[in-house]
Amino acid sequence: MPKLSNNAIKIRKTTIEDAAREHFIKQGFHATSMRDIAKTAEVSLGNLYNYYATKEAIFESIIDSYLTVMDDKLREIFAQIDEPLEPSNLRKLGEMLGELVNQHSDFWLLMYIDVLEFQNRHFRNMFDGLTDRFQRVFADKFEEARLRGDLRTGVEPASVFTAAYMQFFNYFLVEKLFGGNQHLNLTDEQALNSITKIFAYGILSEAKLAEFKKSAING
Amino acid sequence: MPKLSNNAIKIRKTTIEDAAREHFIKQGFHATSMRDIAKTAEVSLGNLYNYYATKEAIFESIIDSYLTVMDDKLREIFAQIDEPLEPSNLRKLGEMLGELVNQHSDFWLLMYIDVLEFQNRHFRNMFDGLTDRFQRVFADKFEEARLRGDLRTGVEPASVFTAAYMQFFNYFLVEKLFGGNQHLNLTDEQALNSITKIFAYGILSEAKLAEFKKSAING
DNA sequence: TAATAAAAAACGGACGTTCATTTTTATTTA
DNA sequence: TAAATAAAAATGAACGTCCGTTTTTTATTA
Repeated sequence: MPKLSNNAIKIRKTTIEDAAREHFIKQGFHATSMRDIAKTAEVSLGNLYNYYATKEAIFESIIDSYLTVMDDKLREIFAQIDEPLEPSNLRKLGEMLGELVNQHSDFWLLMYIDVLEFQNRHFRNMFDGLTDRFQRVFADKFEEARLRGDLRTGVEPASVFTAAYMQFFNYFLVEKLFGGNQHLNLTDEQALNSITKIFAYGILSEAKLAEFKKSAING
Repeated sequence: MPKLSNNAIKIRKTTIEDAAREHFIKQGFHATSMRDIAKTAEVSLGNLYNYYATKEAIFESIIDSYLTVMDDKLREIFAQIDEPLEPSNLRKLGEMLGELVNQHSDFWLLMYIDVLEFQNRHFRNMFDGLTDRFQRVFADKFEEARLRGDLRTGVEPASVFTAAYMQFFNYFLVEKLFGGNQHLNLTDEQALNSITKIFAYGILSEAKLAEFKKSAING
């Protein structure tokens, strides 16, 4: 048998990785056996080793390809945000992050596997420097907003954008993976609106706000 | 040898569970062997089965005792919050949640283990009905704040309190377990202040706010 | 001494990985 | 065009090790 074409190899690897991912996200890495993977992929046990040196290599390959997919997805999302700190855009961000979480919850489960079973070895840079990355993406927009006077004094655009990103993100993760079951007592639509409003103008009434501003916290 | 006293049994079980937890949070459940646990606890392999029927029983016992500890800790925290939606109290909430996360990060790792390796069997109710629980704890305070007119119209006290709780919580979890490394580009102190301010009065300037209020989102 | 705890040995099975063997198929040859 | 070839792919049994758990043996002490 002559050597398989690169494309044929890619197809076989995809089949194997799909099977492996299915088991990993259901049971974790160590509880998944090579026999499980072989059976689901409809491939012999030994043949797995023609494509991967070890079980961990399968895990790493899954993560590598997923990381580039997610990078593209995030880029797509940011491309649709033209005024990152405008309420309607913030809400749209939340909406798109919700779809991202729901459509690719596997990815985040893999991240938890990595934290638990590999001491976060493969996802180490997921959140490190997150604000810097947003700063790089939206530097111009943030500066324009500042010049226009859109923001209250003291507000760090990149930091609050990251905070909003994390809040949306975490909301959908809890709903999808941690049995949240509408943990804010709101529908997803209402939650998006509520979080957007919080970031836009907070929760205090005008009267209470005036009182608060006279008091302490100004770090 | 006569039967051990209940207290002696409790001490031995604690030793075993401490050893088991140490391994579980480092490698996950399935990657931890009974031999690992026995060695760390300085107990023979067979003797483990005089105290626990199975490996999973050790895991469950750890979770059970931790759940009551965390319940107490949270109760302590809420006892110190007399005006849940007041900025200074919100900040104090965040501060205390930060300590909770940092001092008991094991607990949250166990939760991730449960999500991954047990389909969230033991932590199922962690976030489900979270808002309802806060509503029950702070019902009177929320009503008083409403009567005083502290809050903007449309703000659901329990929902926004939960949102703040989740934001603080997630901030410290990312920092502690996911390599956040000051992911908001702020120190913990600054992050607490920033998040508190967002919840108090949002990020928009007065001018921008007026413009926004004329526009769409009012769900 | 009698009951209990602790330790040690043993069990069957499953693990990740290897490897000798068989099957497959694009290319070469007739 | 059809058969032969040869190299690669696929297979599944086998390897040594480790697994969770059970059983047996030994140590401890009221």
